[in-house]
Amino acid sequence: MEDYLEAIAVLRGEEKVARVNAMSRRLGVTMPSVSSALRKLSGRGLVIHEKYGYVSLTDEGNKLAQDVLRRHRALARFFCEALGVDKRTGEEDACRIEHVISPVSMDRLTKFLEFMAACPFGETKFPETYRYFLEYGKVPQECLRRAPK
Amino acid sequence: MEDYLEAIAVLRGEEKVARVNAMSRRLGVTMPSVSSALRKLSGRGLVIHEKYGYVSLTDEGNKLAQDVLRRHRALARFFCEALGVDKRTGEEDACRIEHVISPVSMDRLTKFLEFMAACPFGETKFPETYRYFLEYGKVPQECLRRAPK
DNA sequence: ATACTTTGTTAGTCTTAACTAACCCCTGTT
DNA sequence: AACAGGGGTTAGTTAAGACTAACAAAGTAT
Repeated sequence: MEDYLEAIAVLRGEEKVARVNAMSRRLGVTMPSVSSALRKLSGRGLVIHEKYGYVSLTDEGNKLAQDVLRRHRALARFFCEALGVDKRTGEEDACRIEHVISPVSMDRLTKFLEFMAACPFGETKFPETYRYFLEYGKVPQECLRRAPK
Repeated sequence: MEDYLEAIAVLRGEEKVARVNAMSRRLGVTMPSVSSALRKLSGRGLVIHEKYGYVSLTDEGNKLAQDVLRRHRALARFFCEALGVDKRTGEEDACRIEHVISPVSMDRLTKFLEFMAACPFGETKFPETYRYFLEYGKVPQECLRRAPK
């Protein structure tokens, strides 16, 4: 269900309005699936959906959607920017993991991204040395020189 | 289903044999759920299970189980050792994520762990400076000194 | 040997979330 | 004004995967 909320939020951002058809294409499910999901979600007071009309979020639904989006973006950034996974795959993994990761781990992952950005070493060297490692299977010389144990 | 394979492999490692009852306790499901899963899995040629007897894995089932275990262990290490998540939560997240993460991202995560272990800087400073960041919300002085931009 | 307890199984139900098929609503065209 | 076609809905099915209740087998103790 989180996927549906997320899709509504994204579509409203991208195209001003969310429609059943657009949602079904974006999520890769059929329109009846969207219809039935929307019925459930509006039953829980998370979306507003008058028949044959546009779909929007209640305040509560929007809060949930933004939360999912926040998780999604952090995960995608982690996979793509930190680990060097291709954008497509990183997005897909974010999509699946955003629903199952615990708040604690999510918090730590977010902090890891902040750390990467905040630590000058991390910022300038972390992804790079890691990329080198990925490419050549060993740590770069400079890394060995820096801390020769 | 992967959870069931994993449980069999672990139980056989820990207690020599896997029984329905032990599996149900370990997985937090009822015995009928285990029974039904085993029927399905032996239908797919992944487990061997004579009625009222022990449960074991075929070669193919074992290969799958080991693969899940490999993912599980890497994820748990990542959360606990790299991100500093508590053991319990890290295990739980590993349990859920192991089923949905892509091979590509899994590979990169594994390589990240190797990188951490291989890079002297990473080994001696990465988790530590990150822990400092977690605790105090800023990077340690030494980190700033090292690369004053 | 018989009765009790633990372990497993079977049968049947529920929930969730997807699907197809078939039928509505709306709008633009002619 | 009729109607074609795309967007939307409803009804009914299916497949997983869990559950409870009730029964069956095995193991243990008297």
